[in-house]
Amino acid sequence: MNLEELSGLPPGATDHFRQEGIEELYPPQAEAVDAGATDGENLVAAVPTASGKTMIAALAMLSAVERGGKALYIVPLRALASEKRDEFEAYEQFGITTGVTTGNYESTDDWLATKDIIVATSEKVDSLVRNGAGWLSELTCVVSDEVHLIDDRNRGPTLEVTLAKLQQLNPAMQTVALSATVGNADEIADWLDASLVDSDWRPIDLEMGVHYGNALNFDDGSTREVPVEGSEKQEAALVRDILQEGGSSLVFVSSRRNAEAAASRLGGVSGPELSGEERTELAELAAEIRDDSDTETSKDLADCVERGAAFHHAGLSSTQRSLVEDAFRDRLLKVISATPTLAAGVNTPARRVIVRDWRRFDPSAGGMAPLDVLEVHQMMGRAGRPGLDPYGEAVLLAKSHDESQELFDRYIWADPEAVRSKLAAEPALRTHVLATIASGFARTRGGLLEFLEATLYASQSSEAGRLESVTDEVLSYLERNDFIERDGKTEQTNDDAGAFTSAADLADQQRSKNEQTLEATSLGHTVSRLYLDPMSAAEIVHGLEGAEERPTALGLYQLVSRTPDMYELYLRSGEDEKFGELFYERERELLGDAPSEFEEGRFEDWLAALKTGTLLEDWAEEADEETITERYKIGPGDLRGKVDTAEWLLGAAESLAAEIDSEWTVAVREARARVEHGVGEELLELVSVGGVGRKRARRLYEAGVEEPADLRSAEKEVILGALKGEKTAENILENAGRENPSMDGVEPASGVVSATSDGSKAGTSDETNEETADDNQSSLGDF
DNA sequence: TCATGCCAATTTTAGACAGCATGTC
DNA sequence: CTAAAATTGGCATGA
Repeated sequence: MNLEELSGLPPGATDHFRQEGIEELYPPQAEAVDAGATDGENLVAAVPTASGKTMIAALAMLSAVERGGKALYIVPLRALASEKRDEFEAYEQFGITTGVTTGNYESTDDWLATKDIIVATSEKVDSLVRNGAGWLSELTCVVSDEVHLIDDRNRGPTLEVTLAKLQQLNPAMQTVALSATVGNADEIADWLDASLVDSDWRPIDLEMGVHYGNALNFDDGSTREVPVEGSEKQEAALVRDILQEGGSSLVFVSSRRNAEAAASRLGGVSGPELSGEERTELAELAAEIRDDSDTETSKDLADCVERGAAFHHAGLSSTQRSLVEDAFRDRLLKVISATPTLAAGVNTPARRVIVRDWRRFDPSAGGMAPLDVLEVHQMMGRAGRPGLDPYGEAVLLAKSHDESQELFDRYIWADPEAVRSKLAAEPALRTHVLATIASGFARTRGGLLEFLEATLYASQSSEAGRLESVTDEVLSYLERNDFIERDGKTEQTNDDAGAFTSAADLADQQRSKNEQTLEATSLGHTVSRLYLDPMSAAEIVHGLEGAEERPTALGLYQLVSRTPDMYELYLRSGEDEKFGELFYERERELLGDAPSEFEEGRFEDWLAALKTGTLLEDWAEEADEETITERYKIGPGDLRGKVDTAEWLLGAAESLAAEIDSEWTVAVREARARVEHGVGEELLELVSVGGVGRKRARRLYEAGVEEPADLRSAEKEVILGALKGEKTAENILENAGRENPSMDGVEPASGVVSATSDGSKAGTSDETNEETADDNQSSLGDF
């Protein structure tokens, strides 16, 4: 199908696509148009990665906007949201505006209301529904990217429920779901009342094969010699082989440590092949990486990067991740070894994809579990860059002939698994049942069940009554914790009498049970709006209610760390003892009742939360990044993630404290502010001044400048002595509201000098300094 | 007595969304 | 039910 044949697009859109080098639609895209993509018809497109899924979405959204509507594009990751934003922003040429909204992106309701296309994460959309964003009812087109993630145990139910709610909100709305090729795309299409485009067509060929011994055997029967020399690893031989043809490679491994070790070895392969110019550019990139964070992980990464290789996993900071991804896309980096993060993330195609480890540690399986076919296919789908590579190659590694055969059977010739809804899992229902009640989607038990009937789970469920029984369990949990109220007919039907009840009576009971009204309490509304798991909220509320004296920062940090919304830090061997001791030392500070030591699992969780809590405490006591990452054996990305989550949870805890009229609201606020800025209590005022962070605040404080007012009155020499650079100092003074911030001709004072004329403050600050130093040492000694 | 080298036993193990209101070194 | 690499610990050896 030719671009000219398309109708209903905004004027200028066709020209834009032509400029992008698009003349003709790919077959699956043409199929989608035939199925009514540009006419507002519902559509499920199950096609491989990089075969033009976004174009299908774009055609649907642009035609919807041209008809006077508004479109929403739902993505699973923040990083993908900005990737799509960049892509859609080009439509501004012909007057179509795009806005993004995610947890960490600026966005007000009115601002979004003016945009034609809005990009958001599924959780953000869920949150918008809960908070009743007005523009949601104006949507005429919703695109859900990577819709197969409905299968994900943690985040799948959110997407599923959100799609169901959007459809209920706007019955006339067009739904376009984009999926990887999965086993049951037809089922998803049925659920969404959509037509299906199911295709494995790709714009460039993908050859799949297994490497064993010295040979690479492809699925079409062809073979390529790739000898493994000396003691080198298979992946090294494969990377070298394709590098000699000028192709880059992506190696998927099972753990972070494996990724780092492999990258370091592969640097030995790519390093010698680099041109002088590349070396210079890579050295600059390495400097940027070291600059971003001063940790062991960063140094290791920078060392690899200098030799044209890199590792990629969630321990990297987001800046480092994008630096690596961008450099790989620009072909500056020749090889990346990555954990499965990269397979689901932003677009990073390579000529050759090597899936080295096809088993991964999975605690729920009690050991190593094979990767899903879908997951491996997603990894392999990264092979081949349209327009740049003649073809893509995906290679699995086998160590024996038997394994080689197994890999062909298990992954290359196998169909991907079916997508199964995970909605009936209790944690998921807890959140979504409360949200559904709080936002008024359901006012009775019957109404709630009716809504749940519209989910994929209900359409797949084979076990009749399961959803209903879990829902009832969840409802009583929510009622027990004062999140909802059930009215009338609450009395449980007498189970013992069941045997004697007639069928008519049962039906009658059922009916009255369904008429039972459900209403969120004020607390319930708050929890739903804050986007908390009700169980997290309950934990926090109980913790705050039980506190008899002002909670310490550690107490609050441990409290939020033991909620299900905080991702757990894992206790390493020997640490159970270490944190057990710390627990007895600081037991009095912790909020709520500790589980008994004999409750193996729960006690361990409690200690793991204590570990996370001390990490946050260290951060709030101004330990630097390097100290913390080393002490807890984590990467910079993990630290920032933890701090981020804690900030969010403590913010929510503050709202909850206000809601239940807790007397500790201020303590919570202070603990949150300390985590946010990573500073001790005494610096909180200083960091509120623009341009002052944890490091500068500490230096100013040591020089005797203790609060914003001191910035206005202290001698300039002292301030300049504490801060390096005139420009910085001037900027800070201006932010502090000083009359004449100019630093012209001011000489920095060295050493600790009294900042104020009376000199008394210098004395106090010295004392505090000693205390802080002591504190740091004692906590260092603990580890 | 202490450093060194080797082998066996032990340890470790992926990921990242969300409120609200604005800006680090 | 399943793996693999790195680290640690124990022991023998040699100076």
